Amino acid sequence: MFDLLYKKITEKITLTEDEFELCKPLFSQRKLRKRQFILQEGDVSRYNIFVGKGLLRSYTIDEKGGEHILQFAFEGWWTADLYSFFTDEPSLFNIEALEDSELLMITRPSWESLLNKLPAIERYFRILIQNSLIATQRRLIGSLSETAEQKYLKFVKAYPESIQRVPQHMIASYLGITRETLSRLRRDIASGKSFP
Amino acid sequence: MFDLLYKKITEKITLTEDEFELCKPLFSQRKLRKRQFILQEGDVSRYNIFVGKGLLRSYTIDEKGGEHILQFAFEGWWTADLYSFFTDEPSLFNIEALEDSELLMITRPSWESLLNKLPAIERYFRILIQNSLIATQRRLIGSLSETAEQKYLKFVKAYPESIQRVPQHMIASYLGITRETLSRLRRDIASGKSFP
DNA sequence: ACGTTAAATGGTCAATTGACCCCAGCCACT
DNA sequence: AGTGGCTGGGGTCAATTGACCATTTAACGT
Repeated sequence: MFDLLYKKITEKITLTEDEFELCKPLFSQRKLRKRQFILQEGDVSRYNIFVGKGLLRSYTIDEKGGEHILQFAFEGWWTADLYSFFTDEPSLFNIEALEDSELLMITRPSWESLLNKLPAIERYFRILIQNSLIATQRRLIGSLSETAEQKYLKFVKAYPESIQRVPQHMIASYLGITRETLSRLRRDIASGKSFP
Repeated sequence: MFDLLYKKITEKITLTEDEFELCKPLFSQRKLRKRQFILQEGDVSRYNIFVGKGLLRSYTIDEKGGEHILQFAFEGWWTADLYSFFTDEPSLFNIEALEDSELLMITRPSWESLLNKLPAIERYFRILIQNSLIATQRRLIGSLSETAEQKYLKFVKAYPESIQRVPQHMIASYLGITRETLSRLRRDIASGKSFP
């Protein structure tokens, strides 16, 4: 699992293996069973979480009980309720395993000590967050301007493995449509009646 | 204008006035008339832009000619097409002045040299981008889960001055609804027929 | 002051989508 | 093997909203 983390970090910054060895003791490891929660709404998000194996989703529940998915975190991805992680305010999000998963987790004090020890890591997280901001902005502007079908096709193209690994009704709630609407638009696509 | 920039930076990090003096020569200044563009879709976003005075909007145009606003940048705010700024790829966004505006602008090479000269600035931008990511995530999950009315009331509460400074039809396109729908829901709110 | 443009309001109509519901197949657990 | 839960598909119906349109009001430029 640390191999994947090292690989992901060195895709973006220069970090020696010796420097990386300094990082390792700051992480705890955790295994999650499918459907197990690592964070629940109302609790504080005490960890920044790296997915070594498996798949997590981060979602809110609205006043009518509907679920709205902010993120699927595949292998190599980070996830947390960032606001809660940095402010110790109660989390808005639940984070749940969609598959048996293995995680690396770092608390905020450890994370800050890491940034002090290795300033290059500050740069790594800035790049990470920056890329996440760009992607989130793109998704937001897409949700304002695209048809549900365009959104679905884009999602499937960006994350082809999600078709096998993520239930359709969760894809629907990531896209902001009901599962019935997604079923209908998949039928239209399959029958050639689509106009994307 | 540099006073406002210094104030904004020192809200987040420690920076001496001597250190700030090192920053100033890296910025160019620009005045914009109302309706003037500082970036057009298809061009490269060569500057990261700080709004000293005035108001900008960042928006895309969809295939039917509809406008979708990603951001209003009030005084003290930064704006750019971040993806384009960092990759030199053509911008997806237009950035236009809603009022006569005064801007501080920094190119990417200057910005990188600034980060090398003053590593604390890397931290400032990470915090800035992090807060922007948190806000964008909140807005995205809101656009999936909230009624248009909830979105409008939240917007007005967060940015009360926008009522005087931003046309209603632009607020509509920031919220992802038509100007007709916004007009109707404002009527319902004013007449007490609303159910937020 | 006047003419033009921009902005806001609001009516009508149709289409899309959510909500509700049912069914069939698959999977996990006992 | 049996049962319950999960997942996906799809029908029906009603409501919300977009699109189109017209009118009024406000702002801007000469």
